[in-house]
Amino acid sequence: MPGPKRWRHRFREQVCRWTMPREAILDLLSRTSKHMSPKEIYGEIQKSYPGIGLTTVYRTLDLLVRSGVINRFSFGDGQSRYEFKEGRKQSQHYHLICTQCGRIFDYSDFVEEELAIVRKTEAILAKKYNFMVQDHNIEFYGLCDQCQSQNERRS
Amino acid sequence: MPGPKRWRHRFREQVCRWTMPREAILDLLSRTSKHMSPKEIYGEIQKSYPGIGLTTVYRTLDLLVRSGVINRFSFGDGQSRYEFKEGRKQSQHYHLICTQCGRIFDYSDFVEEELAIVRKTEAILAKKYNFMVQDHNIEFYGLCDQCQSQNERRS
DNA sequence: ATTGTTAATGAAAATGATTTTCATTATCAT
DNA sequence: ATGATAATGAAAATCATTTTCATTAACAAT
Repeated sequence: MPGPKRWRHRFREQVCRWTMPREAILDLLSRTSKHMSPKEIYGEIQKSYPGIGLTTVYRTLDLLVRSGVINRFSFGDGQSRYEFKEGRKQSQHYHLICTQCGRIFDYSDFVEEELAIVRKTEAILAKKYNFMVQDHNIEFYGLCDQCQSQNERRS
Repeated sequence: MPGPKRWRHRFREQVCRWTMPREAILDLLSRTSKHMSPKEIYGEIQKSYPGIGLTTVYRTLDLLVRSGVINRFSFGDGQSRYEFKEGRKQSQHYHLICTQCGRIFDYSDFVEEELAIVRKTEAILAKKYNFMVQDHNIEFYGLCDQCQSQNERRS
């Protein structure tokens, strides 16, 4: 379903109007594989919706997170980053964060095995601590390929 | 080794002087099991070192992170949080974050099994993506015991 | 298609965490 | 005890995010 109201149906339940900025931001996030910050999203959206306010970007991102359509992450670089949440199981993935250049990579190897352990842990946490798990996150910090070779050249 | 220079020896290698604020901050972090923010640390340190500046707290925390003595975390509440890094293997743990009250809990159940999977994943990541893992992080988001019962009472 | 209600927007100001600047102070090698 | 200079603290600057409020636009009712 292409066109300006592509995502509208997802929000029937919500008490809200479906507007151009919302369509534009969700559309952008659904296309990119990057983990964009509000400012990056703002810059990109200018092209399809000039005159949009940064405030609206923030508000829309909040709405989309609350609606469960996107995920918010804090990778420790001082700004939040957002990711479209696919419904498909195969889209399960975790993140590699380069501590030098800040780039973020997705990986989905071993996710099945990791999920098995995670489920097991969740059950224990629920029983032992009475903690109701809603979501989980696994991330690796280190040096990406490029930064490693860059460092070699330098030394 | 108690006393005002308790931690000094850890920094022989670093090109730096060992000062009262540094001692006080590291001492505090080594004692607490909380995951404190700069402002919380600042408030607490006032008691043992009145007149300390918030700036110095920030600078010292940076130093300690760079020195590998403490860990920095972003749990998504808009401020960074710090944790003393124990050397012992048994101190390996991950975090439960309550999405309602923001409290953070440590857990160390299943850590052995999780570490096994993590090691396996690290090996693949190194080979397939040439990503050099330095550190990793696992966290669960959800509702803590207290917030769950609070919600029940309300509804 | 037009209209009225009001949710959503955008600009500017406010907030809050963190960083920078710079004159002063205190550590520690000598 | 002393001097070089690393570390400090106060204030200002920066940067992400939130709030305020007057204006605009979505859409239900006509």
